[in-house]
Amino acid sequence: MPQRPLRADAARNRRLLLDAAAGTFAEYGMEASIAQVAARAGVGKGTVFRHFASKEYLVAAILADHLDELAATGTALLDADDPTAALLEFMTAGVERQSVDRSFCQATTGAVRGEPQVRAASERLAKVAEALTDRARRQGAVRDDVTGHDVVLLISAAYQVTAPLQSADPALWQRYLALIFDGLRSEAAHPLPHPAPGRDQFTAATDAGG
Amino acid sequence: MPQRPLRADAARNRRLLLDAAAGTFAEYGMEASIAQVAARAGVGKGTVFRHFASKEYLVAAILADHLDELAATGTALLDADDPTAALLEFMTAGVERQSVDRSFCQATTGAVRGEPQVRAASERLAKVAEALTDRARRQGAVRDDVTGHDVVLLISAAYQVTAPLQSADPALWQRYLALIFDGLRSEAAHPLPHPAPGRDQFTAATDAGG
DNA sequence: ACCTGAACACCGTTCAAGT
DNA sequence: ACCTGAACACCGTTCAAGT
Repeated sequence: MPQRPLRADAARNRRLLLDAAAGTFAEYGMEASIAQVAARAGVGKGTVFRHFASKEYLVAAILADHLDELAATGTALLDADDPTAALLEFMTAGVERQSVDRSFCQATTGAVRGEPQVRAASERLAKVAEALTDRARRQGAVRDDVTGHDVVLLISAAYQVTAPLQSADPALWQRYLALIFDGLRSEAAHPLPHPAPGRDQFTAATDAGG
Repeated sequence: MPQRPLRADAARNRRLLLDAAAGTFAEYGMEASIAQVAARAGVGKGTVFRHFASKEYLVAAILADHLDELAATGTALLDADDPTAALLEFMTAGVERQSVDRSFCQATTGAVRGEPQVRAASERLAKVAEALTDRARRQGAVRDDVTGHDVVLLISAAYQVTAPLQSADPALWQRYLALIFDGLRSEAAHPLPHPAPGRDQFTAATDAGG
């Protein structure tokens, strides 16, 4: 469903907008204005809304890109020597990515996550996370009841804890990622009171027709 | 520094505003308008800004109240029979509180947390958390290197992970709270790569003069 | 088919006029 | 000393006019 291909100038503007928006939002967070983004891209404000239904959708498109980049990082780690270290490294990359992007954190929280684009990217990311988790699990280091979706969600958690203290201590997230990671280890595993979210949770509330 | 006491009508309006705002923001989140809050309180829009420097400060005042309520809950748990269960119950109460208040989560993330009022309440809450943690630690269930501040921050984390999936599965936070709590147990404790935040982190960037 | 910027609606914040 | 609502500035979004 990639419609028909965009006209050359439209495709170019779309790319310019995505790049400008990613830079602007990373620096100023989601409270940066559309006018600011349009100016940085060198297009009129109206063009933003021709390409993206709303500011939220624009953020969603960028978030989806970021998630796919992280998925690529994860895929590369699939043939690392130490599976457990690889899983930790994957999560570290994810948290680090957020720590240099003010909008990443805001977007992960917001309603944006409900957009099909973002859900699809989340799904791809969760698959990679699942593969990484599986390898670490086979090594005996990671508990049985943890899924790829869990890992993806906990990556957000590790950063969001420290977001408000970020300016005071930019590396604080390392502490909480380590604490959370210890919760994934088999040594401390206590039964979980609630089932993991599944494909359905991420895909819910859409696709009425088949 | 509670200035001189407010005039009777002003004190009454302030209370009406806090109540109206807490209700409105809990239901609609921080994107509810000031006009909406003022109408619910039965005062003019201008009155809101006479009492609170900005919308953010209003949210901060409410957040501080919520934190103090949670601190009270924690204090009550200090003489529970099972210290470890008490710590978990404390954290559960905190996450549950957020899950029924749309603005709580947003406020915890935002710059609001930097306000002196909120920092002071956080500090009080961290002290209670520290006492609860200490009891559980003496029982041998909780690792040595975890502080009250850690516990407070992880309470936010546990909920924020699931905020975007809240509508799909409102009880999902229970899973992540359990996972995170397992990370606090002594069984899985691996050395943490970064020191805990201290009083200074929460109090930073203010009080130039004494 | 796409771009543009003027126009619109909405909202946080200010302030002159009231009590 | 405090309240009020009209006025202001800003911003997301729309759309008629252009190419």
